Amino acid sequence: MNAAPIPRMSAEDRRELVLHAATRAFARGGFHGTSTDAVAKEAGVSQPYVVRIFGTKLELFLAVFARASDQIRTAFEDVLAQDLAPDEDVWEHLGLAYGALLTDRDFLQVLMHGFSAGGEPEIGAQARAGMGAIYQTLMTTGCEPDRAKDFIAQGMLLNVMMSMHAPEHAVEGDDIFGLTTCAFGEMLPALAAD
Amino acid sequence: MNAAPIPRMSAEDRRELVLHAATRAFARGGFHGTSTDAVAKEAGVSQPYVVRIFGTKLELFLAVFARASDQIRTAFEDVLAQDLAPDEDVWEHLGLAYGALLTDRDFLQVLMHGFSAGGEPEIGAQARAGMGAIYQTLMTTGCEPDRAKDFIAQGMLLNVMMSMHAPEHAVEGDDIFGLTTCAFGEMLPALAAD
DNA sequence: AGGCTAAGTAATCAAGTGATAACCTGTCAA
DNA sequence: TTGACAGGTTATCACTTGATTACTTAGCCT
Repeated sequence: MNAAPIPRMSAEDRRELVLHAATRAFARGGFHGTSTDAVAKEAGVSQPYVVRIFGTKLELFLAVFARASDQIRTAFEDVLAQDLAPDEDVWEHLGLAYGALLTDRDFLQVLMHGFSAGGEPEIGAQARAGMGAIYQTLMTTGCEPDRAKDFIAQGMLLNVMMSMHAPEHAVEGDDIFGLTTCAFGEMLPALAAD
Repeated sequence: MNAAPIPRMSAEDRRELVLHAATRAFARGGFHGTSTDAVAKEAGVSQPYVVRIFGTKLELFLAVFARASDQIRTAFEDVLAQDLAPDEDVWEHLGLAYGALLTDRDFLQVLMHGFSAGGEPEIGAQARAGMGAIYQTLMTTGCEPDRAKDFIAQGMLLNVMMSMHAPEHAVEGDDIFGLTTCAFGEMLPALAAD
């Protein structure tokens, strides 16, 4: 008459699992809008355990943010690592890579929330560091600062539009519709189905 | 031996005062990160009074957001209302207007927080409406959607950089420094002193 | 076998929060 | 003068939330 055997995990595996769950949870509500209990429920674990793993909610968020920011930088690095035909445009490839990340949604949302929460000094510092790393990665193309800036600006617009759930609410006739179609282009259908 | 005479105000004036105070408060912490008590303290008024004026914290935030979003749209409309010499670039003027708003800081921060808090359905809806109105205003120039989109994208980058307090932390040598100088250009000094 | 370490939970807490209710008090009209 | 409305506060509440403590139990080593 035993209850279901309770699965155990190595601390490292569990930490990873909670980190992923926290990414999903924070993506929805941001730092202030997400409780450690919400993260715990998402991870299928008790609330005190998630704070014990990470110390404080802030440190948990910083870990999640660092992960997300690394993910994006790495995606760009991967694109830049493959040498492409001389007639191909690097920036188009980078844009496509970003578009692929958009479908994941969580990483970009977390990134966005981290930026907005820059009022929290530690978060602001890490946000600047993360953005700096991404910028430097883009600059390894040897481009002018303006080029990298414009690329990032496009990305920020997409982030913002995602944050306000523009793709799911893309209705012809709405004031914002033209902007949504123009900003997302061909990837709109993939995001609208979300 | 009377205490200081307690100043009275018309409800409308007081509402306006609280609205401004709330703008400052929400600009710092966003919707979830700012308590009604913080708003009350900023306004020099009791906490129950601010919720009585606006009903709920959410409605207060929506009012603040609407104000901010209107402010920006109006600033653009003002630029477009004045007809300028044929050799002048409208977009440059619009950019300057946006730069002027940046020094206020609060409006843009609130806007940013509203975008990020799009997970809250009512906030998301109002964010899309606000952005839509701004987009439509820009489109009255008769430009292509891409032109307006690019302009907004630059604005979003500036918003994000402001949110992470990049101007105040612009230190030569930091990874992000090149991006900060490039994005803000000549208005950097005015913002760094903040 | 037996005990020790590490994974994980239940119980609990103090502080903060949004909201409600009840009360107070200028000011103005009749 | 009086009364009543409008501006505003104090007191209070139910609930959430991040964090701490103490306890339980699985699995490995000898």
